[in-house]
Amino acid sequence: MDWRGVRAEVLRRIEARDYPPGGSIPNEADLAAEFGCARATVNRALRELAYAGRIERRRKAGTRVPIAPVRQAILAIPIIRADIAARGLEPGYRLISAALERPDPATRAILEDQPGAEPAAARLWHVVALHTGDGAPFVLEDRWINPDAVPGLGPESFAAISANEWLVAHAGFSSGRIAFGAVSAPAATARLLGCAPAAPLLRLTRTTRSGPRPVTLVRLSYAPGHEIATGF
Amino acid sequence: MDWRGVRAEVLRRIEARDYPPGGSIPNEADLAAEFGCARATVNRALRELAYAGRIERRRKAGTRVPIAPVRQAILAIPIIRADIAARGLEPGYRLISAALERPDPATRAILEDQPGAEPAAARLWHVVALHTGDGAPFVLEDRWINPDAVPGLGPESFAAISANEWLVAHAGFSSGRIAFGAVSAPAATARLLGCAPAAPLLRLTRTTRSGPRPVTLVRLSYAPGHEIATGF
DNA sequence: AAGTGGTCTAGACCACCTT
DNA sequence: AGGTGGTCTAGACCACTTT
Repeated sequence: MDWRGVRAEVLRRIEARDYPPGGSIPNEADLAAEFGCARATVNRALRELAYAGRIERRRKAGTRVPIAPVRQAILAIPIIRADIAARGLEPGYRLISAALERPDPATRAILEDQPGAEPAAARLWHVVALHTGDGAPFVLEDRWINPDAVPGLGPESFAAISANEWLVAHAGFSSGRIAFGAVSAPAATARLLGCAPAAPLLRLTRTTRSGPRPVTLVRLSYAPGHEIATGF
Repeated sequence: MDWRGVRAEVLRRIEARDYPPGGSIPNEADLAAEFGCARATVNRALRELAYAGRIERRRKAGTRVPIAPVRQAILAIPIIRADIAARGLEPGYRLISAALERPDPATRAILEDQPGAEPAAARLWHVVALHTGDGAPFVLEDRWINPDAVPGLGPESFAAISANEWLVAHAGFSSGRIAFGAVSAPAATARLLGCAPAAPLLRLTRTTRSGPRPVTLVRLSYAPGHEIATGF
């Protein structure tokens, strides 16, 4: 049996309650013997299940079925134009504004909200752009970029292509944070998205850093009704 | 070098643009020789990077650094009471209503929106409950449950504990879908959450099925300002 | 102290895909 | 046709954690 087979069988037993919530699973050696495969194969299968949150593993203590599984939603966050294209729409991009500005304290706080973060520059690039699908507003991108992290960045960078694509192509990045929330559409946002003022919008906030250096903070306000989904 | 070391070094080279976007990475055998480890170790490291979306792997074509990486946000969706407790608040649960009802067509459509799905029962349990943290509204749970999938379910099941906990304890489940969106608080919801009517709320919709059988559809409306976040 | 998962190795075969 | 990643094996040693 290959590791997918082992995974499927163990998952079946979990769902059939042969391995009930709170209960233990046989150790790797026993399962390997039962399935007639190497322990490494069982290890691979159980590692995948643990990664998916279906089992919990601890050395010596063994492997258990969690009573209250922490579900994980793995959301794919594609490049916006690819996201639009994947829905069968023609992607469009319109730059609304791009300027060096002093960020408000809240923005700066979020951007530098990392252990051991370097301070960002005093003035940051503030880029606002609208992404459209077949001409209709899709998502409003409100982005702050730390010029210290991306030398060679200028207004011309945002004219034709998304700042995100420029950054991906020209800047290194490592890690950051993604958060989902809901906001009431401000008047200016509502105008650009073509929706009613105060309409509820799904907002995705993403920070990116390169080592200790803040690179960019982007807030995406999706047109009303938009959902971000995944299987699990 | 162990697999974490290989992963770290390859990631460093990607971020240092030694392996530029769109470029190729040496094959596993070469990397193994360079790092002085077994190919399986390199394979493990590269598999993890591929899982994180940082590289793309194809047989024969080799391994490449994607030009437009599809970021993955791995969101942990814990049991609500654990979520509340993790924030240092005292979890509370108040059942608002529980009854067998005919679902509206939209609800039924979402519940059965699976390839090869069985139809759900004509009447479904409709459970509305409010979760609180230190007495303050935290999230409103609006749930539909297919009685065919959960024999032995009754009003007493929801009195003291969350329907979600009951289901986890008594029903098998396999897979489903999670979606994030934003909604305007209906009057009844606003009253329960103690917010203004039409306030923007983050809403999480989750469907669960057991094989081809729809089990439950739950809509969580979070109190205003709530965010769901993750590192990546 | 002992059991369990975590990882590494060296080799092997295979499936897949590009050329 | 041939190169590349995907996987399996049998064995080994180690790290961690509970007893």
